[in-house]
Amino acid sequence: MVVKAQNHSFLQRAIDFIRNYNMPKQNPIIVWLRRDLRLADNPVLHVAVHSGKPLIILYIDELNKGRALGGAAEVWLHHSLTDLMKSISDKGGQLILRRGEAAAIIDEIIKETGADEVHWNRRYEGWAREIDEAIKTDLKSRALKVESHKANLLTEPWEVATKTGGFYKVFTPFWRAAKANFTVDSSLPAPGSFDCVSGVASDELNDWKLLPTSPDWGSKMMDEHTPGEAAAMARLESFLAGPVEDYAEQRDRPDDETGTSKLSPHLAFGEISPRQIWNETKDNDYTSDKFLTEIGWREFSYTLLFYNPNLASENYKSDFDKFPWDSDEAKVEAWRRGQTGYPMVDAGMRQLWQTGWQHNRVRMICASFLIKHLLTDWRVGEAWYWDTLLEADPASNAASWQWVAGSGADASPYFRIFNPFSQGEKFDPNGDYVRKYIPEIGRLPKKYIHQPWTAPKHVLAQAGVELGKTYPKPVVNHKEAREKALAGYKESRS
DNA sequence: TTTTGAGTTGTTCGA
DNA sequence: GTCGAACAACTCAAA
Repeated sequence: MVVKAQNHSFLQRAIDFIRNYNMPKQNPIIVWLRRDLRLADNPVLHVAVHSGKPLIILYIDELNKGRALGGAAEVWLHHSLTDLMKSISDKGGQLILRRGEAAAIIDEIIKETGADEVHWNRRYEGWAREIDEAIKTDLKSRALKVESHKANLLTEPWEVATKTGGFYKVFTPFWRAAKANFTVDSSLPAPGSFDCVSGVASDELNDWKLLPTSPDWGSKMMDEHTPGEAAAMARLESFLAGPVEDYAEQRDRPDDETGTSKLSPHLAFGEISPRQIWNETKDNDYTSDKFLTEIGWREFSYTLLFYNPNLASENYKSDFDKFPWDSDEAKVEAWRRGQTGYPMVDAGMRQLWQTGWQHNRVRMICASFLIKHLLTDWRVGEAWYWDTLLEADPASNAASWQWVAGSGADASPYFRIFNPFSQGEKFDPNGDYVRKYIPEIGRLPKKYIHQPWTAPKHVLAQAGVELGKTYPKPVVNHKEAREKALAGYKESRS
């Protein structure tokens, strides 16, 4: 048994030891938290606290199991865990941090403490389900109690099925059936206090080194985001206090970020549950179907991931396996860094790189550009977003990239190729969004801000812009790229 | 089994 | 400047 060095007298330590281990009121219960870093509306915590047993609240960094978190997501995780540790200790408990293989760690803690129950909230990635299933089988074979709980989706993937028993492959009937099917229960309150087993060894979060040091790009990201449960709820409430009413139109305006909820990283780390979002939105008597439909898309993406564990690595539609990708690494790198010469794309990619978040409308423009203008395999883009987005959601990221590529379920038709400058003119009409992230062309009049290459020489000179020097010329010609993409899609279908 | 209607987010062309 | 059609068939879901 590992006991942390503390300033307790020998007697006190002996009393603690006896109280905790020799004559326990009951055997402890292990609560394994994963991407459900919240106290409120958390079924696994609720069940465990109400069992009356002493708790061991555990978070495991599973290291190289599954897909390693991207850099931005690690920053978020650090702050989210910090916040959660504080709120648990404020209520008299402790969050135990461990690093390594989950099965071994859980086993070790069971041996040390005599815990006879393990609970967790379900997760849906293939690799994670395999781990969870193996642990469940093993513990059950040893007559220990194991329970998984529904917490992070409104509908489990197996709860919504077509008449023939399969999963839905088209969003609209999926969401219609899901809504007809489910009753959303009230959100659970946060536990009032925690009675945790003391003396269980825990890592120090700082030793996990989730934060970047030189350069410290992470703290700049945190200027625009506040991880944690309280901040998540505050963001939802401020969104519901106004912006939700104009969501259907305003969500398309990257020049006004208040138009979207920006809940994605909070949701991805489980700082807020879809049920809380659903209930709060309904409670406030808002009828924003459009906003709740986005929760529906998240549900749909998780269903796709559940039934297609390789959603992030394989074309959902296999006829895309023969698509003639023809990308140029230098141009892909220009895309990553926001140097394509198309202001709307560049502003978006710089926003992503600098802030760890990107506006939804811009995600489509940037993804379409990489795939259809640069003829790059969508997996290249998926990997970049996985690394740079704070949220790095395994389902939404993969499903959405496939959607844009046309290889996914219910996907965008292949001939839908976003025009990067007309999208800019439509959704950033004054160029404010572009100017925010591309100051070097900020003095261009709005007439040319989305197409600097069409500006007369004297206009460019007056704005201090020298194309090819202070800001790139377009890396590809829009019309030619579009025709090439259409030809490529045609070819892959023949 | 066959049929029928529907399907997140767009662009371009020509009247 | 505005508007409808074409893009090109295909898959899905339900009757």
